[in-house]
Amino acid sequence: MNIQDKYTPQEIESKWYEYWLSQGYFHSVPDGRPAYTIVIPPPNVTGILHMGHMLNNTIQDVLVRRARMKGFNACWVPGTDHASISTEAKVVAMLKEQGIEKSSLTREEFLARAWEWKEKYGGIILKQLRRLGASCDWERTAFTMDEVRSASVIRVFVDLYNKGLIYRGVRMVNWDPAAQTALSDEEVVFCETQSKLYYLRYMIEGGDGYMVVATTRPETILGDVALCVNPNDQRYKHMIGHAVRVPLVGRSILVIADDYVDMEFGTGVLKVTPAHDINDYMIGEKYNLEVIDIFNPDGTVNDKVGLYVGMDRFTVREKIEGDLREAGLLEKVEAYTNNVGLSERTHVPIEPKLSMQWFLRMDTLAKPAMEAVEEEMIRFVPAKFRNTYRHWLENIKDWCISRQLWWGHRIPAWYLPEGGFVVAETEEEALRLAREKGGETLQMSDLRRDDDVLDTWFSSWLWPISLFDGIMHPGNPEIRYYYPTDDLITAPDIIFFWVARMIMAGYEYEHEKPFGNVYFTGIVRDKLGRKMSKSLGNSPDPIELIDKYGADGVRVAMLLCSTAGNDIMFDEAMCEQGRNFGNKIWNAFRLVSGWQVDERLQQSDHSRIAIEWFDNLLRRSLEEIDADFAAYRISDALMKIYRLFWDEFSGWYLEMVKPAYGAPMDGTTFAATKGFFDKLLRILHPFMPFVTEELWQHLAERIDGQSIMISDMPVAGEYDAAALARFELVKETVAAIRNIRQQKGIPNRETLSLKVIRDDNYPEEYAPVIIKMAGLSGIEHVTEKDPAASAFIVKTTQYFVPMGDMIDVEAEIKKLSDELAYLEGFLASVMKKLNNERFISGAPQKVVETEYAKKNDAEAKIAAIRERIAALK
RNA sequence: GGGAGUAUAGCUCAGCUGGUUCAGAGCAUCUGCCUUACAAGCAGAGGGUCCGGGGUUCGAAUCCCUGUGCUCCCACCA
Repeated sequence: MNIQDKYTPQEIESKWYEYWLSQGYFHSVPDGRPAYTIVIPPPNVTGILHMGHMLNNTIQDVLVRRARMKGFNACWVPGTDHASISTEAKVVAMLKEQGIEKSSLTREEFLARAWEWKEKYGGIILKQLRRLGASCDWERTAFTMDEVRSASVIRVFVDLYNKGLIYRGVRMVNWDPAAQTALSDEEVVFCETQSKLYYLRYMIEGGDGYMVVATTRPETILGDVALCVNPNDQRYKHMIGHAVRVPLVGRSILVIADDYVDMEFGTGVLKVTPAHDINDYMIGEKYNLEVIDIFNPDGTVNDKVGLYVGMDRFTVREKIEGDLREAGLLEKVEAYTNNVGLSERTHVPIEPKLSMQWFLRMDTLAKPAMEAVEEEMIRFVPAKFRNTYRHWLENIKDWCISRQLWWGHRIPAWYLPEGGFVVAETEEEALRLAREKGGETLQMSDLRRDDDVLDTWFSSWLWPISLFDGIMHPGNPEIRYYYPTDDLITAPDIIFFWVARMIMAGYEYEHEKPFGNVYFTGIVRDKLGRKMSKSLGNSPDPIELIDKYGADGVRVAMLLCSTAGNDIMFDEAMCEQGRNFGNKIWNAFRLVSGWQVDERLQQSDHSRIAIEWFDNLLRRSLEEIDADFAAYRISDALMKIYRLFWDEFSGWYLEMVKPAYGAPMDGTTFAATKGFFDKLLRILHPFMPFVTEELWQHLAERIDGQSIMISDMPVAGEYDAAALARFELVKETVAAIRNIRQQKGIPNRETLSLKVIRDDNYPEEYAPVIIKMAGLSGIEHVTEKDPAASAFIVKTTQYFVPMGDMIDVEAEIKKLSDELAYLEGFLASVMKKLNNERFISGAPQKVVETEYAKKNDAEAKIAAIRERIAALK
C-alpha cells in the first residue's frame, strides 16, 4: 500500500478516466437489469464548456454514477446540437475572416465548409466533459444532424404535415436582419433602451392644420397606410374619415377609428404600418388595409416608395429626422425609454416582418403535455416551475418552425412549377406526389425544394426518442428498454423551447412521457450575483479550475452551493473547499494505511464502542442520504456525507480507534475501519469519482477489472437512535472538558481527572471513549460536589474537573451566574406555558409532556448551580 | 401591465405537516495549538429584531393580510 504523501488531483485524475474508458464501464446495452437513463441536454456543437455546463453535467454524473452503483443499467447518452443560427453565424464569421462572403457561395459550397468546420472544431465540449469525469456512454454519441437524427426529423415533419398539423402561412415574424432569418418569440430578448419619441405632423388634405403622431420609428412612415384614433376621443372625432398626407412621402391616407388606440399615449393618434408592427398588422387585417413592406431582408430600405432606397434602417432614422425638421413636419423629439426586442443570437434589433413561414399547430400536441405535468406523471423539481409551464401551454401559439438558414434540416417540401407543393421524405416520393398533382410529365428538375431549414428545436424535441432510433424504427429493443428516460437535468430558461416540446413529441410518437423527472438547475452567477458572461469577463474557465483544484474539487464546489431551481452564486473559494475535502480524505487514508496490525492483540473497549457507534451512525446517514436523493436535494446529501466523513469519521471515529504512536492495532478494529472506509468511499464516489477510485484501489489492493464505479452502493439499515443520541452526550462532555483545558491553558498531553455525580444522563457505557478523547487519567464516581474544580453540566449530569489551586473562583462564579440567569429565564418561559390553562388543554399530550420535562431539567440544573455558587463562596 | 418566486449569522443556504434535534449547517471571523494523517490541519469561541407592520392561535421563522426590497417569467403603448 504505497501512497503519496501529498494529494495531487492532477496526477490521479487523468489515469482513472482512461481506465474506466478502457474497461468499457460507461457503455450500456439492454440487459435484465432495470434501466436508468439520462439524455444529455445537447450542448451547441460549437460551444465550449462554461460554468452552466459544469453544474448541469456534474449533477447528471452524480445521478448516473449513483444509479449504476445501485444496480441499475445506467445509460447517459451524450451528443451535440447543430444549433442552426449560432453555428451558421460562426461559420459566416469565419468565412468573412478569410475574405469570403456567404452570398458568394452556393448552398452546397457553404454546407461543405460548415461541415468541415464542424468536424474540425465541433464537439470540443464533449472532450472537456471527460475532464469533469462525466460517465457518458461515448459509443452512443449523437449529433442532431447525423444520419439517424436527420432522417427522424424529416420523417416527423412529413408525418405531422400529413396529419394536417403543419401548414404554411403569412405571418408577422420576428425577423433578424443580421442572420436574415425568422426567430421564434422565445428567441427574442427584450432590452430596455433609451430612445426617442418623434412627434410628426400629418397635414390634413383639403384643409389647414395637421395631426400629430408620436412614434419611435419615424422611418416606418414609408409604410404608413392609415392613421388611427380612438372612436371616443373627442379631440379627433371630427377627423375620422378624413384624409391626411404622410410626411415626406406625400401619400394620402385615411384616418380610421379603433378601440385599440390608447387616448392617453402620445397624442392619441396612431400611425398604422401593417408591414412593420404586429399590432398595426392586426388593425390592417381588420380594416383590410394595404400592406407596404419597405425593407429588404437585410434591414435596408427597398425601392417600393422610392425614398432612402438601399439605406440601412438606422441610417434612415437619423436622416429622416433632419429631413422632417427641414420640411417643418417634426413637431418635437422627446427622450423615451422603451423595450426593444433583440435577437438572442445576433443581438440586433428585431424587425417585425411579414413573411411566408411554416407553422406547427400546437393545440392538439399541447393537451397531453399539459396533463402529464398537471397530474405529475412528470415531476418537476422544484415544483414551482409547473406554474410557468402551465401558463405557457394555456397561451400557446403555433410554432414557427422554418428558419431562413442553410445549416440545419432542409424542409422536405418541393414546389411545382405551376404552383402548389408536395411534402415527402425523399426526392423519389416527392416526384411521385408531384406527378399525381401536376401531371406525369414532371421531372425532378422541374421541382424546386424549399430553401428554408427547420428550427433547431425541431430536432432536439425528438432527442429522447431519436437517440434510441425510435422514430425510424419504432418499438425497437433499445427504445423499449431505455424509454421513457428517468431524469432530465436542464436549465429553466429552456422549459418552453425544449422541455415542453419534448413532452409533446413523447406523447405524439411514443404515447408515453419522455422522462419521469425534470430537475431544473439554477443559473450560475458570480459571487456578486451577476450572470456570467463573456462580456463581463466574470466567467471562470472550467478547465482552468479543474487544472487548479482537480475535477473532484470543482464538482464538490458546484454541488455544495446549488439547490434545485435556485441560482447559484459561484465563488472560486468553494473549489478550494472541495479540494480541501479531497485532501482530508486522502490524509485519513494515509493514517489508516500506515497502521500496523497485531492479530493477537485484544480489542480495546474504546475501539469496540467506536465501531458500534459508527456502524450505527453510518446506517442512519445512509437513510438520510437516500431521502435527500429521493427529493433531489443533492447538495444536502453531499453536505451530510461531507460532515460524516470529516467530523464523525475523521474527527471522532479515527481518533477513538487510533493506536498510540508506533503501537500496533488489533485485527478486528483494523478490519472494521477498512470496512467503514470502503463504504464511505462508495458513498462519496458519485460526487468525487477520481479520488475515491484512487483510494479504493489502494484499499482493495487492486485487481484488474475492478472499480469502485461498478461496486455496490451501501444500503441503509436499522439503527439504534437512542444509542446515537446518547453518544452525543459523550461529545458534549468531551467538548466541555476541552473547553476547560483551553480556558485554563492546560496542554493536551497533560492528563486530567474527572468526577461525575451519576444519573440517567451519564453515558457510563461510553466512559472509555470519554477518557481517551478528553485525555483523562480516569473517571471517578462521586456523590458530593467538588468545590475545588471546574464544573459543568451536560443535560442533567454534573461533572467536575479538579483544578487544585488553578481554580479562579471569581471567573467560575461569573460563568455560573450567567448560566443561572439564562436558565431562570428559560424556566420562566416554560412555566408561562404550563400555567396557561388553554395550553394544557389545547396542546397535544406529547408537547405538554416535553414542557414538563424541560421544567424538571431546568429546575435540577438551577438547584445544582445555586449549590455550586454557594459552595464557591 | 399580468403572473410567480424569494427575504433566516459577515457570505451561501437548510429549516418538510405550526410545538426539544427551533433558531441550524458549511464557509468566513476570532482565540489557542508545528498534538506522532492532514496548517489544504486540530481544539475552542463569538455571531441573529428569522425584512417592516398587522392578524389567526394556548403557541408563529413556519399560516393569513399588508408594506418594502430583490429575482425571474409572460405581455410589449405606437
